[in-house]
Amino acid sequence: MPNTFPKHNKLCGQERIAALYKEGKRFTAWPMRVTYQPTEEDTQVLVWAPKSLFKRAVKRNHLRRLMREAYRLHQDILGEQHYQIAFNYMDKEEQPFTVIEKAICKSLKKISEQS
RNA sequence: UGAGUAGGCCGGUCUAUCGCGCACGCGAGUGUGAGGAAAGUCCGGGCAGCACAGAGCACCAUCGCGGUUAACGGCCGUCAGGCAGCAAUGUUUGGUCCCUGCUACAGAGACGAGAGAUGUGAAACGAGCAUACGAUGGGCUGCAAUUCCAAGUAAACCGAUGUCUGAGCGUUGCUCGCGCGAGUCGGAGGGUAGGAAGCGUUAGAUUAAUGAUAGACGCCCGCAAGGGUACAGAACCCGGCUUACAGGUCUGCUCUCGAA
RNA sequence: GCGGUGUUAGCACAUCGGUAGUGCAUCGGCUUCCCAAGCCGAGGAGGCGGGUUCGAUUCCCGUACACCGCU
Repeated sequence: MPNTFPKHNKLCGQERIAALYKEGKRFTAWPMRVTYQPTEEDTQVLVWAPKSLFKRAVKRNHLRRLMREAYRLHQDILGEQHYQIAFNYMDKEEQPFTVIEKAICKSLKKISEQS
C-alpha cells in the first residue's frame, strides 16, 4: 500500500462527520482523542485541533499537518478493512512529531485489533 | 569613540527521501504554490443585490491652511498651542459661542445679574465646554451579498386583526406627500443546508494545498557539551491605518568626547 | 468570511462629566439558653494603556478577553 494521502481520503461533509461522532467508537490516545467506525467506502480520515486551545491559526495548521503526516506514513497498519477515523488534538501544549507519531501508531493498531 | 533619533530594506539558504493543492498532458511527467504584517476588521474604494417624483426632521462622520489620490477620517508639507528631551526629534490638540444647556467643592456672587478691588476658584464678566450651532459629505445592506442547477416539504393547523368607515406594503430611522390594494401579524410545526458561478488575473481551495524527516551552512548564547533561530498562515480584490515581531543592514541628523 | 454587544465589590445588577450605589454573600456587635430570622455597623470595585477636560466609570483612540447573529 502506498504511503499517499490524496483528497478522497479526507473525511468531509457535515452529515458524515456528525454521523461518525454520533455512532463511532472512541478512545483516548494521548495527546489525541480518536473516533472511528468501519465503513464499506474508502478509508476517510479527519484531523483537527480546537480553536479554544490554540488561538493562532499557525499552530492549528502545524498540528494538523503533523497528525496527517503521521497517519500517512503508518496507514498500512490498518490492513484491508476500511474505516472512518477522526483524530482531534486535546493537549494544551504543542507536542513534537515523534510523540504524535507514536500515538497514531498505537491507535491505528488498536483499531485494527478491535475489529 | 559612545549614546540617541528619524526613515528605508531584508527577515533564512542548500541537499536527499517521502508527500499535498492547482494548471497542462492519454501517460511518464513538467510548471507553479503564503506575508510584511496574509492579523485586527478601524477607514476608503471596486463589485453585488434591493431601492430611488419630491419636501422636512432626525442620525452618523469630518473640522487651522495648502497639496496628493479612484477615494479617504490616510499620506506629505506648513502654521499655532500644550507636554517630554541639552539637542536632533517625538507626541498631542486645532470650525463657532448667535441660539439651547453645563461649570461640583470652595466662594458674597458661577453666566443670571448695577460696577470695581481683595480673597476663593480651572474659570469672576473676560470666558471655557458640548449634548448646542455652522459648513461639508453620507440611500441601505453586504461575497454567509447575489445568480443558476439538483434534491426535498405542508397551498395544511391554532390565535389576533382587516376587506373601501380600508388592514397592511413600498418610498430603507420618522413625518408629510405619492403609489399599490386583500390579506397581514404572531404561535406551533415541516423541509433543505449538495454542486456550479461570484473567486479568470504568474496561490485559487470549499473544510480548505503550500508539509514531514534527516543532514550541511549562516546568525545568536555558552569555556565546553549543547541550546536557540522572531511575529505569524491567503478564502472576492485593491489603497491606507493600527497592532505583533528574534536578528541583520543602509542612509541622514543630534549630543558627547579624544580612546580602552 | 461579514456584522453587532458587553467588561463596575466574591456573585447579580445601577449610576445625564462633579464624594461610585443596591441586593445576596463575608466579618463584628445587639437580641436568644443556643441557632435561624431581625436590627446596627464594617471591609471590599471601574479589564488594561493613552488622550480630551479644572475634573473621566461616563466622551475619544488603542488593546485584551467573553458573548451573540448572518449561508
